Amino acid sequence: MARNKKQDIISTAARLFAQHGFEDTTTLGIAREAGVTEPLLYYHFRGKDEIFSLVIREFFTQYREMVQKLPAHTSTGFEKIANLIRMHVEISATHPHQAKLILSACPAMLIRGYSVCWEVLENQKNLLNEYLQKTLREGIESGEFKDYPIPETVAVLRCLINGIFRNKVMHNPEDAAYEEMAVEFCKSSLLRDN
Amino acid sequence: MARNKKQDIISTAARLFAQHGFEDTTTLGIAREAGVTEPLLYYHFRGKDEIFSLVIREFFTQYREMVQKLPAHTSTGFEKIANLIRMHVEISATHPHQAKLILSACPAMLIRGYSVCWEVLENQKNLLNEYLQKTLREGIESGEFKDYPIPETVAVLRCLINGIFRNKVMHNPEDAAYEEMAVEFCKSSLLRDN
Amino acid sequence: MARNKKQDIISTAARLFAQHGFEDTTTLGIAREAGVTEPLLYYHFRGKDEIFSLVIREFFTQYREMVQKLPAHTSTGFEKIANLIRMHVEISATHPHQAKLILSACPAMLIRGYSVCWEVLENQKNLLNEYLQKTLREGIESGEFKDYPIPETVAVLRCLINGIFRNKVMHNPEDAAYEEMAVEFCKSSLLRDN
Amino acid sequence: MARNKKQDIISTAARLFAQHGFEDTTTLGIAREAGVTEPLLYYHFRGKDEIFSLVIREFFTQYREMVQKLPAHTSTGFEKIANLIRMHVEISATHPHQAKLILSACPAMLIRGYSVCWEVLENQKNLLNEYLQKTLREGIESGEFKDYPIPETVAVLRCLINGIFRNKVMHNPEDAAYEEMAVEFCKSSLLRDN
DNA sequence: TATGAATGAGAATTCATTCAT
DNA sequence: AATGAATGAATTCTCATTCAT
Repeated sequence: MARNKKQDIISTAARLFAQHGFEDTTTLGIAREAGVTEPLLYYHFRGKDEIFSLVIREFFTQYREMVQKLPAHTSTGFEKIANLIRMHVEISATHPHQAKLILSACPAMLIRGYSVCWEVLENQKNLLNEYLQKTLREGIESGEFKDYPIPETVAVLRCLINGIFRNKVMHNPEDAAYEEMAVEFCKSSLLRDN
Repeated sequence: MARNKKQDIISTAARLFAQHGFEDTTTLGIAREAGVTEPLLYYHFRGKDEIFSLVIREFFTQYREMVQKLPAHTSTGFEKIANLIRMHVEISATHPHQAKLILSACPAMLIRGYSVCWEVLENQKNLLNEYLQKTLREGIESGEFKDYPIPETVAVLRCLINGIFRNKVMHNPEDAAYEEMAVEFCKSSLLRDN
Repeated sequence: MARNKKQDIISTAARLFAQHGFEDTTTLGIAREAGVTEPLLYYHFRGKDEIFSLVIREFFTQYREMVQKLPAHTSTGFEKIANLIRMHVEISATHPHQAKLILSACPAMLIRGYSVCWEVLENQKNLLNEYLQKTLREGIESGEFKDYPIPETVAVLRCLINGIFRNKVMHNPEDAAYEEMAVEFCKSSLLRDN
Repeated sequence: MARNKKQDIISTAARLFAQHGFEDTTTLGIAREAGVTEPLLYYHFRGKDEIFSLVIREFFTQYREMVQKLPAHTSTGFEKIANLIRMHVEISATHPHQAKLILSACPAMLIRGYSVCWEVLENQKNLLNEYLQKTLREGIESGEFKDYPIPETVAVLRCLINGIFRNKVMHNPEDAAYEEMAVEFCKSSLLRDN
């Protein structure tokens, strides 16, 4: 635990930012919970902002890896899209803090002109765009998907996925498993024959 | 301009909260921009929190009215859903501040246990749920829509609409009009014959 | 109740000052509880200070009347001193608020150089001095009391009475009726034969 | 002077609280007079309240020590009571500030439900009670004192002592040395043979 | 690498008091 | 006699950040 204090600080900050947001997480709070003193924060990092940036980037890195680890070869092209949807639902359950951080703290910082957040949001957009573009292109070429215009369809799918992600994370997940309905919904639209 | 100072305060606060978020909007800032002195805020309102609540609620009231003013009688049932989608895209263009406020400041406050925000988010959910439920039920009964399970379909549509709304508001609206694609997408899924 | 608003203000202020002290009683609080608006306070009085002065003086007037109404003719001279002691114990029970005001709020204001309080405390001192001086002088002349030096004895008796008064008012009156012991105590000291 | 800033703050606060009371002593005032900046108060203490508590408790500790240092062995039992009376007169001369603080600021805070003050007042009561109880019991057993009921006599003596203490502290000590009269007064009452 | 002490800059809030009517 | 609206002047407290060691 006391091995790497620098990492301790980041982990603690990550948790606190996720639990209380940026403003309500104080440098003193981070220091205390990490078992260090405040000046050490300033020895290791340039300031609160930098810590926040690092935390955000770390989370995004994990997120990107999850997306990139999705199976590249599936029985059908549509399965890839279904996987993407299911993955987001899963993250909302397994990484609620991180998800909340990106979905709540990030937009709040965006409004204040925080470049890291803008950057992360942009990256997430691009990441999904690439994944979806490739999948759609291949599916259309193979005749599996209808011949929808790709950029627009990608945008729609992205909105849907992000919408589901946010809904799962922010709302108490009372409204039961509608994710398979989402999968079905996309299938109806995308597949040529159904 | 100096007619009703109370309203001036609310309007100014609304703008500032939307532009800079809750934390970065100071009571002094609101007062200055509204052309009044700080203590007047405390004469008219209980504090910063109350002002924020009022602003949020006011915006939500406008939003609800817009949804409720959507035409109740349309040529097809699906048209109602298309209208709902288009309405959100429109709001993102005509009321960017308000939209940003609800989409950014609200989630940020949620994380801090702010009941107004929770309340508004819940209300928005219920508002859309009602609208969509009714539309779907009628469409299914009339045979226009496929016989999807209503609660799940409602949830999916809500996520899609919110996703589009957020995407339009938060991202620079570079990626052109994909909203008609979204309409098309829903049509493909929902309509029995297409 | 709404007959004489000016008097309502004083009564309300009296109660609030006694309950919460000078600082924690706000002009708005007085106005609200008296069922009037703040500016009316300033129409009738010069300010919070004046109200406080009036209240204090009113209470002291009542107090003086009580002292002056003590029976002038008693079987023995000592009885007058016993009466004075008992009267203070009685006030502490019948007028706890007023007593608290004079014993708590007044000293607190004294420290801040408040002339009314100084005045009232001085007056109370003189009032008791006169009463005791006269009683002692007569008792000594008649041979009932020992030939103690009057000013010093007066001072001691005054301290004792005020001490009892304060103790009764401020402490929860758990420690039972020691007042008759006080009477006995004085009797032992003062009376020539016992 | 600038050696131990924490102690400087307490000393300064003590003086200011005694001179101007709780409300009229501001944190900024304390800081300025102590030659430090305001936030330092909040680094060392939790807030104004805590500083006040510490000051009050520190004074009471001194007071208790003085009482406890009174000679345990005296030629007569009554001498102990005389010592207690004289000690209070002495304190009023040597520690006017501290005495004023406990006699003025404390009651004022009591009315506002300040537990420290209640605690200190209660402790002072118990301290005197113990001292007086022991002295009286021994004196009665040895036949030096009359066989008065102890609790009541203790209460009376306590009231007298506190009354003298307060009178000495609050009033300009014009009325000369009546303390020996008080001693005499008690002696007359308490001693079996005089 | 680490810290105890310290601070500049502000933030929200309160309150006695006044002005215009 | 009465008030709704308004304010000047404080006041307590917080926080990111730095300095000396």
